[in-house]
Amino acid sequence: MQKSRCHHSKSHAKDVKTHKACVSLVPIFNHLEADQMDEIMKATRSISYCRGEIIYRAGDKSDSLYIVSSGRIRIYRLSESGKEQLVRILNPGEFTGELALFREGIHEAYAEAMMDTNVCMITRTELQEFLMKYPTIALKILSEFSERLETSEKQTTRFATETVETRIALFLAECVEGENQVMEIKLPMSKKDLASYLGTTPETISRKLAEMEDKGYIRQLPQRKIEILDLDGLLLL
Amino acid sequence: MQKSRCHHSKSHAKDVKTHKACVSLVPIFNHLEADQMDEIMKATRSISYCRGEIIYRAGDKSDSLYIVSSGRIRIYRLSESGKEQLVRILNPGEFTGELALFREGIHEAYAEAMMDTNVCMITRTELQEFLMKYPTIALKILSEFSERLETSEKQTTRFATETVETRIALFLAECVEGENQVMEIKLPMSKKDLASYLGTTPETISRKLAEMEDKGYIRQLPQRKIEILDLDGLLLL
DNA sequence: CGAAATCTTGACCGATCTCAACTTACGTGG
DNA sequence: CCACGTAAGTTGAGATCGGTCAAGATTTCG
Repeated sequence: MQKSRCHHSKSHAKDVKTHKACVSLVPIFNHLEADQMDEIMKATRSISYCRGEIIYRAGDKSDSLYIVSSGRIRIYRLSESGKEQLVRILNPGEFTGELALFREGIHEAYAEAMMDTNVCMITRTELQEFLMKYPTIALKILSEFSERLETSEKQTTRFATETVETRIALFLAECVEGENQVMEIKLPMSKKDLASYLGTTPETISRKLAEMEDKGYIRQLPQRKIEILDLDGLLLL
Repeated sequence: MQKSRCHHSKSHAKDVKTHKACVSLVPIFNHLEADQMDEIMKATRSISYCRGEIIYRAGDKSDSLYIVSSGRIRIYRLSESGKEQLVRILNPGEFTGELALFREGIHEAYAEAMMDTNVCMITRTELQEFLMKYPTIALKILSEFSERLETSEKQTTRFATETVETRIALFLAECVEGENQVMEIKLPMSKKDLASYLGTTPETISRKLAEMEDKGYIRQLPQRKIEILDLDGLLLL
């Protein structure tokens, strides 16, 4: 799967600006005082991965939190019978590795750089020290976890109860929401990945989107862009 | 849905023994010193619900953690299109309400007493005070959340990639695991609920179990008991 | 610019849902 | 503690959603 061996730059104090930019992006840290932030940044080291490289795989021991400072990371799982499902895509400022920080210390998922990517890492031990020292960070992480748990359970319920068509419609709806009045969205991933994310196949995605277009609910534009013409229509499919 | 109005016993210091038994059952608290435990119990109050009663519903404001001291609670969600999915069943010592404690403060799920049930409650404010005071509790909760998130994401992946048959087999496998050598399990819920939990219908559950029995993988006994005859056979269905 | 990956469309098939009728189990109240 | 009524479970027949395989068109990236 992974394409080329590429040299990691394991720099410890190489580019402090990058670390700062990165760490301060992260919601769980951005409420801290400047000096606390500095303290955290010192505990951080950065690593680069190139497109296609695996950052960790299921079964790997885990002892660090990874924060994306640039690039994108695909998080996916393999089911018991070996099929792949895309769990989420991490953009700069988002983090992963958190699950293993408080549990077994073993990853259950795979993380793969979708393009050349730089991450900041904090080890479990260091992070837990910060948590004990600044309990508000723990509250932030709890809040972040709740959010993610909520999302995950909602997703589970959708898989359990909704048709593929509805799942696609709900996905599109979530893409537009936030974008005020803008009824044009850019799919954040390939249709292949979208299929994996939504628990279906690329063929079905193609067909359903074509169907939605026929019915006049959406219009597909070049470059993964989609114009939503009738959101309500979509949602009561 | 709910059957009979029944009086809640909102006792504040009524039955301290019950509270203690209940609170000390909970993994997130059971590492505490006796005096800290007392402190928490004082912040607790207990409420009784009778069979079928709704404890909270989606949209309700939430400001408490509920710990089951006796009875059972069904947690379920309604999808966007109104279909119900069983998320989990809480037994004594387990808790719910945690999601809303660190987020919006609005429940996204429904909680219903499956039988006469008694819960201990702690308000958000009180809990957060304990968290700031005893950061190890936060670590415990983080650990619990990680666990649940892991479970939820695994579940999502199964829905996304496995057939109903495999999902049932995996469910049975998880029921036996832990039970050393004992190849007989008792389904923890009705087949109707199991269907809802696994994202299928009671009819399909019936048929698949019958099929597994035909093939000699399991044997269905009275009272929701199932004997697993060939676990490996089941799992490579 | 060209190879490789993604995407599209068609034909076909199978897993699972729906609806319906019937049987069984269980909680409630007398 | 038993009987009754309601809820749960079973089984069949039919319909359908969505997956698979295959071939071809299009895009992407080195």
